[in-house]
Amino acid sequence: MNENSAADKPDLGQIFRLFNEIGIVAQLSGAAFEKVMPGTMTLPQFTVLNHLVRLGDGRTPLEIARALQVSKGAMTNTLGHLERSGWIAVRPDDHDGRSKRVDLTDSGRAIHGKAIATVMGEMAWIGDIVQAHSVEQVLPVLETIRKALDARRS
Amino acid sequence: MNENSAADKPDLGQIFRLFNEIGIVAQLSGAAFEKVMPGTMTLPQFTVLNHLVRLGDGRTPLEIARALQVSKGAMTNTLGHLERSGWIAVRPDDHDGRSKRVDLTDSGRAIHGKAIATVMGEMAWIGDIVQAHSVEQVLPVLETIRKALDARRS
DNA sequence: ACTATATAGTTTGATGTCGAACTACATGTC
DNA sequence: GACATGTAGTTCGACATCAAACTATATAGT
Repeated sequence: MNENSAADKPDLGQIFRLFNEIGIVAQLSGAAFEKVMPGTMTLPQFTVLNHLVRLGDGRTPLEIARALQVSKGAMTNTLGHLERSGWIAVRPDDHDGRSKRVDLTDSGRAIHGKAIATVMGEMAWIGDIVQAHSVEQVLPVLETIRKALDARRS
Repeated sequence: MNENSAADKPDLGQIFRLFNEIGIVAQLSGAAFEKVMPGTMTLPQFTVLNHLVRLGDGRTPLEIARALQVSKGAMTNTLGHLERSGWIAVRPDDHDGRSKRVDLTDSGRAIHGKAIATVMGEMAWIGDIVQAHSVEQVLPVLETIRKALDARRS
């Protein structure tokens, strides 16, 4: 499904450059994010908070880890930091003794609101540099690649 | 220069999704890279070797760090690993007592050749998933963003 | 019910990143 | 030439990532 005609296959150098560019942009934007975030909040921590705010809390660590494409160990680490900061509360799952549930605290919702406002504000200048139709062309390509990489991992 | 007309500015949500997608693809592709690389070689280590092979060795650590957009400390760390693996040799700079020069060893060139062959081979399947004209649309957008992020840092 | 297997989460060790403090050397100013 | 400032590289501490080993619990097969 969705096989490419041979005539329009990108050459390997182009693909290499693509991943190279993606890696550098990810690194630079991550660093820029953390510079404007409130207090000690990091990008992974913000990403977890944002996930819980947008899709609802009460999820298990493993669900969050899978949604954000990180390992279980990485999630244990990030949730520990968030809990120590008082932004989330972790409780045992009533129906499964192995599992846990993650809830946002009021403090967590508040800091998320502050963070998202700051991030959106700092992101606005990108709108002066890339056009909407460029973003709309780029996003589906990246989604395709992400899904393929994700599928390939399994 | 290159200012956008207001009519074609992407909304903040789109920009947010863009960076989100870039971050996830970077993470997944980095993990996939390291899984196929020979021995203990990591992606940052490969990136340094690749830089030296393509643009010539004998460069200073700071030049390499700037070219690859990482901090001096990160470069010290990566060069240390490469040197312990015998893939590079570091010598003092004759004309500047503070500085050093980084050369590839024969072993380093050999492992790079092996690594690039493996990586290219493992990357070929992407060509079945994205079309060349998509890549050619995406690359300039990413380059624009990278340059802007880089400029903004200074 | 017992046993084997699968799943949820934690821990560990190696690697990476950053920024800031620190050392050593270079250069420009007076 | 001495001193102030700048630059190259290292070190440190905090955070992140992964994979693999480990614990505890759940479920499935017999």
